[in-house]
Amino acid sequence: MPRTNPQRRDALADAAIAITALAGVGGVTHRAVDRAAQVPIGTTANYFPSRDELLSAAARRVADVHLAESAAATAAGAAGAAKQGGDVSGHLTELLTVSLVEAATTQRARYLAIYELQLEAQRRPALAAALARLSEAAEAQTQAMHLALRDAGAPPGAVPLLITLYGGALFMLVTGPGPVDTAAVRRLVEAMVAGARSTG
Amino acid sequence: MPRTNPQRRDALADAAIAITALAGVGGVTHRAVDRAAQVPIGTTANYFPSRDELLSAAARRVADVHLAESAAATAAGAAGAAKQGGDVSGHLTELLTVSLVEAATTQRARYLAIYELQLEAQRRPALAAALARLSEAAEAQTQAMHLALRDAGAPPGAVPLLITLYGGALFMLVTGPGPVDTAAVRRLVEAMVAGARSTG
DNA sequence: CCTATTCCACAACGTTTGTTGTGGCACACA
DNA sequence: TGTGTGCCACAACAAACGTTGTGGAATAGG
Repeated sequence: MPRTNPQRRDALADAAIAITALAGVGGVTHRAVDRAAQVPIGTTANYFPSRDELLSAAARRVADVHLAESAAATAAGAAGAAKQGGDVSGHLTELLTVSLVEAATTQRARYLAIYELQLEAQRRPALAAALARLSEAAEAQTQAMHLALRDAGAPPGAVPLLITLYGGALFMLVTGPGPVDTAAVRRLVEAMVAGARSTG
Repeated sequence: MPRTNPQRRDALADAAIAITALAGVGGVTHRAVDRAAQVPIGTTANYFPSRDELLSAAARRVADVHLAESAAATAAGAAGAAKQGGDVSGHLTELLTVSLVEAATTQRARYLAIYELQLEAQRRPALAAALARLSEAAEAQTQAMHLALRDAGAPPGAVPLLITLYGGALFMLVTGPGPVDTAAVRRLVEAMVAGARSTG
């Protein structure tokens, strides 16, 4: 039976996420998590008896944290949009640009972990299920996108299209070489928004 | 000292690629490659004494194969464009659409392997160097893009931008859930091309 | 036919892995 | 104070890992 100290569970899952970003999914072992979390060897194995549960726990944890943070960011963005008034399309561009740059710099480690887990999920159904919650986060965050694009006269299919473009650009920026240039990202976002709006 | 039978080397590297796509980078071990290639245990360890060399060999091999195939595809595409005459932009859209659908269906396993290797390359410099040759392939294949976009009056920065969008969309299609819909991919490509052309 | 070099199959090493079992600590309840 | 009832630290196991070394087969040159 899995143990149920919630704080310990989260701390161990956080350590597993850090290892995933640093050493890849292959580096996530019970003992490695024990060492990273500075707990006695055997602790992680008690909380997550199998490796499948360990990786799924890391996925759930990363989804939880990401959901919480992105909800806060979306609220802040919505507040900024309401204060700014017009130019919804321009504001959307700025929102996506900031979001991409942040993801590729400040939160790069987290996204690397997510991509590692996503690839591993191709052959671990439990992991895939745990990781599916991240899609909900994306949909919640794109509520603002819906409104902005509709006000800008974009066709209804534009939002999922823009989400795909955004997700792809995110991967390229996070895994690509070299530093991230904000101006280049803005041009990229402008092209994405313009392309999504042009869809008929 | 590494052994030098070229055919054996390629066959072992091909087996390593297949394992990477099927079981992930973590599944690529000397013994696993031996089993997959149906050679006596120890053979792979003789050809690639360390794991770093084994993974790098897989990366070089996948780059070689991809380079050869994409060169052939580009030649065929260029021939089609010359025969078709006008409507370079429409032809570019069709070219990218076919390329994306093929990548996400027929060649899905290869791209999964490439993404696995790309993430592992974040912490293996030798792998990163071996994988860098894939960028050359991308540049060679986009020679047609340059011409088509220039003829369509796009700004000079449009090509790298389109490459980024294309690469990102590729990842989303390959790793995403569900089957690939050609019509949806075409809409995606149309948005990408339109967005790239709109850049100023 | 003899020799030397190249190539390969296999054994062996110490280490690390996933997983399970066991014993003891601490705290709640009577 | 006595007694359970979670919770956890640790030991132990077989299996698989990366890596290195060794002996033999095959082949080419003289």
